[in-house]
Amino acid sequence: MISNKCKYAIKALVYIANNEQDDRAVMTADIAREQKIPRKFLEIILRELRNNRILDSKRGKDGGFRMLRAPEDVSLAEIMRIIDGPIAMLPCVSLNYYRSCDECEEDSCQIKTVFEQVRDKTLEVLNGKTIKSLTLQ
Amino acid sequence: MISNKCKYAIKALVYIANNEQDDRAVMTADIAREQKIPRKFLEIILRELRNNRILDSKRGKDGGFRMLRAPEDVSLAEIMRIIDGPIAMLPCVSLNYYRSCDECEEDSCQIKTVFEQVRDKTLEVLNGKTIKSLTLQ
DNA sequence: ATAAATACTATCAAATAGATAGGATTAATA
DNA sequence: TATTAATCCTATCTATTTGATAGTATTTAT
Repeated sequence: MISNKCKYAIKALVYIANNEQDDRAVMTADIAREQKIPRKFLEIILRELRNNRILDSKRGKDGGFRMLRAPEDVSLAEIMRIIDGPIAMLPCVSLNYYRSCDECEEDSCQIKTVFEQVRDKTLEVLNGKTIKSLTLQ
Repeated sequence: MISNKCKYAIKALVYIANNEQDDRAVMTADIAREQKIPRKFLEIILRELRNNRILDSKRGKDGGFRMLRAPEDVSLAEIMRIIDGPIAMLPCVSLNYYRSCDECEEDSCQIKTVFEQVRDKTLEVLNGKTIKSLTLQ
């Protein structure tokens, strides 16, 4: 399961990609209202995406958020890693958040291979899907 | 991520399938020692697998656990659902633990389709892998 | 100056993860 | 029938994560 936070992040990014214009950033309050995301929680999420250089922000009146990187270059896998961490089902098969298992020797681990397969199939989908591919056009 | 509990469950089942014999059930203490699983925690797991009719248990001296169903008929997907619940990444695309999203209309949800694809690819692997396929022969 | 936006810090409640402890019950066998 | 050795059951505990909320500080357009 991905967290609500991660689901909100994806929806917010798609909303921003759909609604940003050259002269206007997209405001937290609009995203929160339209996507039914708790506003203060959304603030935290958007700031986190900003800190990870997915979004750009502008403070003050007429402020808001816009995509820093092109929507077609931002994959779901990347967003999920920022918000939720590892995508793999076991730490010992994670590409970006690898941690060894305490209790098993990895060379002889029976279950590692299965979860490597799951990881690869999952990433085939999540690397291939971008924010752009989820927008209206 | 799957829980430690779930990883322990899979390892315990593979160990039981590898070590059970007609005249001998496999004891919790042996599994715990060989697979480095906390013993009291393992007890809870094995009882849960027994209550879900994956394992059979025998109490008292010379007691222990053995497979109730054939190892080749028990998929990883099934074990993971028993121990951790849903396999899908979103409640609204779960086959066995469906829950609707509060905040979005599903017909027009942009992200549902992606996570249906992830679910299907994941289940291709996890339905296909059985306890038997993880044993020594 | 004012209004309106994000940024930041602190805090909180509920659920989940990951166990541990201790006693009750069952069954083989000497 | 007493002993031993196993599972069964109930209760409890701690730490972490999840999912937020509140309040204030800072920035910026007008």
